[in-house]
Amino acid sequence: MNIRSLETFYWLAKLGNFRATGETLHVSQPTISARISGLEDELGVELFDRSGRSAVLTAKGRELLIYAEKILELHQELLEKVADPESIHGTIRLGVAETIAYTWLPKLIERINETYPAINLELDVDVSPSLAEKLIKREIDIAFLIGDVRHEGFVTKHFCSYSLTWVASKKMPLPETPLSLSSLARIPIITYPRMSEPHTYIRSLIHPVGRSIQIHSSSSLSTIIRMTVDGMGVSALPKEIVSSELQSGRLRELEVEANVPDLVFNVAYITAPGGHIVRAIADLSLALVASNNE
Amino acid sequence: MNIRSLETFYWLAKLGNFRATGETLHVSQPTISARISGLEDELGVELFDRSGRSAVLTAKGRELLIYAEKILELHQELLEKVADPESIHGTIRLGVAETIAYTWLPKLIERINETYPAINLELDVDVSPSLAEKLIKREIDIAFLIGDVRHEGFVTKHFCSYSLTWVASKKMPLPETPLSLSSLARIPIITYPRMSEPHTYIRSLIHPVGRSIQIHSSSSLSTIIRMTVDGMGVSALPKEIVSSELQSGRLRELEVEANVPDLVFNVAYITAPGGHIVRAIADLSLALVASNNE
DNA sequence: AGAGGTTACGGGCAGCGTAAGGATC
DNA sequence: GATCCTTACGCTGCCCGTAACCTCT
Repeated sequence: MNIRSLETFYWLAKLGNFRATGETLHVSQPTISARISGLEDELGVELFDRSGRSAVLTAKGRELLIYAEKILELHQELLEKVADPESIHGTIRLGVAETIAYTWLPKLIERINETYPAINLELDVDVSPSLAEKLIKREIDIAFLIGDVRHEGFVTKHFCSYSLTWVASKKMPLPETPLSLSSLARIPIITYPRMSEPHTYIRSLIHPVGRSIQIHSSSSLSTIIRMTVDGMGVSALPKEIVSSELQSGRLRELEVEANVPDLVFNVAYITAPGGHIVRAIADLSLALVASNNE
Repeated sequence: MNIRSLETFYWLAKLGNFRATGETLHVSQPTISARISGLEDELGVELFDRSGRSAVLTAKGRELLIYAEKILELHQELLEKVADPESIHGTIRLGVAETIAYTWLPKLIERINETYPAINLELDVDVSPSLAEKLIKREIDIAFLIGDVRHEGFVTKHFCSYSLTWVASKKMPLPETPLSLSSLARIPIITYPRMSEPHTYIRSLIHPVGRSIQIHSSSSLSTIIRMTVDGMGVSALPKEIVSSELQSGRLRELEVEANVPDLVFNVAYITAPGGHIVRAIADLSLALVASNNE
């Protein structure tokens, strides 16, 4: 019997689904079948009832789960206590919203590689709602995204916030400064995708003033920047994202009567036995932003 | 990381000797080296200081030992609780004194095979002192022998007792009956080896009476029986051993003025994580004699 | 020289992924 | 038919034992 089998058993017990368990553990679904049936052979006992739609623990399986949880917890604690961080290996899949990819990500990766050189990182840059979905489906291990992941077994912690600044191309003609809300309504606005917080807020902001609002939205931050630089409209973005464009003069800050609320990013991850590396990396990332804010 | 590595680590921590650990776990010594260095590589930490005569735990090693013990205990409990006895497999080495081999052993083996059909039994019939040595050197797992095994980590429990009966060949001429001690002293006595309990007792019994005692000793029970049947002397043996010889008339019981104390057999085994099968088999054997005495 | 551990090497087996084959709704 | 799991199969890599090689007394 090995720890891996017990971990597989644990996840299958939690998820009730061989395929999902395989994805969680980065292995194929038949591998899960093999591991579980291997465990059942070894113990000479049926652990799951596979007759229904999802795999359900048998009585013996429930008994085993108690032990599996204890052993996995001890194993995790053991690794934290006695293992050298440099030798901890494995693959961690990071889900990152584009804004984070533009700002913290390089430093974060550098820091992770310093602390855990044997860890293999897989990146997945996507929009926040997709990241939340993927996290729940266990296709990624940690997500840096906007919004909470309210789901059993997941933890969400505040990561960082960005205040949004209105920016426009230098060549863009503007009626006055500071820009009034009604003037803003007559200019095309480029922003985050529909259903995102900034998009919704901006729409509600302008709605009372003008009827025909022109809002371009893109899920790609670089596209938003490019379109803004090209003078297709104005946009509200974190200053950190467009620092080089502001410095080179390709973009300029606008004063607008109304501010858009901050963009709040959280870090979300699974809490489960075997996930101690995940938690450690989440802690590392939180420590990174904390030290940078000093 | 697997349970096997932790078990290996545990035993090496206890024994401080790679070779002894290998014997305990039925594997070669280089295998122990490989397992331990594998564990050390995995954790990126030195677990043992090999500079001295025996391997000694490092600080990290001592930390690991705490976890290893807990995990192994849980693993053992897990197997007892959820595993089907029929599927428990492994190799158990039984050390058996000849008297037991003649009496309980067939029933015992039958019973073990019924209860744990997947268990592989290795037999070692030897004299009790050798069995005790082998047990301590972990060359066998359970011993059925005369005398205690007083050693840390071992348990000794009473197994069964035999009252010794004086027997002689039918054709053997005897002066009187019941036989007086002084008459007995003039007849050659065949018995257990020097330093064994019966031998010592018989010698002390006869010493005050006659000077030139003739005591033949053999560590082989069948040889003692054979010599007695051939009329080379009388012997004190458990009745159970010579029941067929008594029934066929090749031997007859003697009444002798002095009785020899009972031959007391114990079962001794290791108490350690991973040894739950050993304990279960010891319990099984005790239950067997208990049920037979009802 | 002898006891104790590591390294080297060849062989066997376990474990993996791909792909095909049931079973159940 | 779609979803989900098992079986079949070839492959890789790990783990074991034998044997030779260090190292320290």
